[in-house]
Amino acid sequence: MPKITEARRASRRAEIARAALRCFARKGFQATSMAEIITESGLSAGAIYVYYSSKEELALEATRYVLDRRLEELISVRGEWPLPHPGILVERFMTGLHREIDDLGILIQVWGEAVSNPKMSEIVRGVFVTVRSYFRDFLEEWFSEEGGVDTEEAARRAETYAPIFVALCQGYMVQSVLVPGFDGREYLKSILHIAPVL
Amino acid sequence: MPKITEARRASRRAEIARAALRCFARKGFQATSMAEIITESGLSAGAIYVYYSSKEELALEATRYVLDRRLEELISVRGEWPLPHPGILVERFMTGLHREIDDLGILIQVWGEAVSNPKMSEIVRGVFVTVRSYFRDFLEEWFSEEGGVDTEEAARRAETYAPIFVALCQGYMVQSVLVPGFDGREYLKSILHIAPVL
DNA sequence: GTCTATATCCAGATAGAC
DNA sequence: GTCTATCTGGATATAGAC
Repeated sequence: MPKITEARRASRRAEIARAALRCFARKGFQATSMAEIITESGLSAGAIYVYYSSKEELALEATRYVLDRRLEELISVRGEWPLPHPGILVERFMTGLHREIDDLGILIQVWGEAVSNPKMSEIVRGVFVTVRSYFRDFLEEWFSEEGGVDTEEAARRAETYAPIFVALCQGYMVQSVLVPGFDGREYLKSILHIAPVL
Repeated sequence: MPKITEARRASRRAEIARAALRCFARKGFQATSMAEIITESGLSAGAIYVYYSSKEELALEATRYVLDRRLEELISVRGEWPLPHPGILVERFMTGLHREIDDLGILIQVWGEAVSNPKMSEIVRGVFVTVRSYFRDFLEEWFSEEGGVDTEEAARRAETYAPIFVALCQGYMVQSVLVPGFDGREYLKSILHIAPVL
C-alpha cells in the first residue's frame, strides 16, 4: 500500500515518464540507458524503480502518455459547419501535433519499436484505428452533405478513403522528420486540391 | 591485403548481411545481439569480425543492401505509353516491395533507427529523395500530357504533388505492417480515384 | 520514498591456436 | 579465414542505510 496520495504518485510517474521521453527522443528506446533517464529526471535509481518496475514498463507508459494526449485533442474538432474539406482535418491534426510534441521523431521511433514489440504494437494500433475512425466518421458526413450520394454509399466511400487520409498524416510525419527541407505547409495546402471522387 | 578474391569476399559479406537482416526484422537493430547474428549466419564471432568491424557497420551495410535493390526496380518502370494514372505507380511500387521483401516491417524499423542515427538517416533520406524525384519526373510528364497545362506549370505541380505520392507509399507501408486487417488492395484502388487538380 | 553502492548479467569485441 | 575462449565495459535491477 502506498504511503503517499494517489495524486502525488501519479504526478511523480508522469514526471519520470516525461524525462524518459526526452531521452527516448534523442537516442531511441533501446539505446537509452536507465542511467540516462535517472540523470535526466534528477532522481535516483532507487526512486525510479519504486514507480516503474522495469525499463519496458516505463517505455510503454511514456508512449501512452504522448499518444493519448494527442487523441484527446483530435476528437475535439467535431460538429462544425459548414463542413471543411477533409484535407483541413489533416492540417489541423498536424498543426496540433507540432504544438504539443516538439519532436515528431519520437513517433516514428515508436512505430519502429512496435514492429518487434507486441505491447507497443497494440498501443500504436489503437491510435491508428482511432484516427481512422475519426476520418471515417467525418468523411461519411462529408460525402453525404457535399457528395450528393445516399447514406449507404457515403458510408462505403468513407470506409474506403479513411486509410488514405491516415496515410497522408503518416507520410507528413515521416517526411518532416527524415527529409530535410520538407515543406510541410506546401504539403498540407496540396492536399486541399486533391478531391476524392468515384 | 585479402587472401581471397574480391568476389568471394563480397559474397561472404552479403551472406552475413542477409543473416543479420533476418535477425533485425525479428527483433529490431538494437535488440539484436551479435551472438544472434553469429548463430543465424552459421559462422563464428571471429569470422564475422573479419568482414565487418562493428555491429553498426553491419547494420548500415545490411540496410543499404535492402534499400538499393528496391530502388533499382523502381527506376525500371519509365517511358511507357499511354501514361497511366500516377496512382498506378504507387501500386507498382508496393507490389514490387511485397515481392522482394517479405517483411515490410524492417523498413519501418529502419526509419525509427534513422531518427537517432545520422548515418542511417542519410541512407533513408537518399532513398526518399530518389523516390520523390521519380514521382516528380513522372508527374511532370503526366501534367503536361493529361493536364493541358504548359511545361512550367506542369513542373510546378509535379514538384508540389510528388511528396503526396511519397506519403501514400509510406502510409501504405506503415498501415500494412501495424494495422492488422489493413486492405492493401482496396487502398491502392482508392488512390486511382483521387485526382490531383488545381 | 529516496539515496548510494553494488550484485549480476550479457553485450560487443579481441586473442591466439589451427 | 575460421574457430574457441575470453576480456572488458556497461547494462538493468536490487540491497540496505537513512
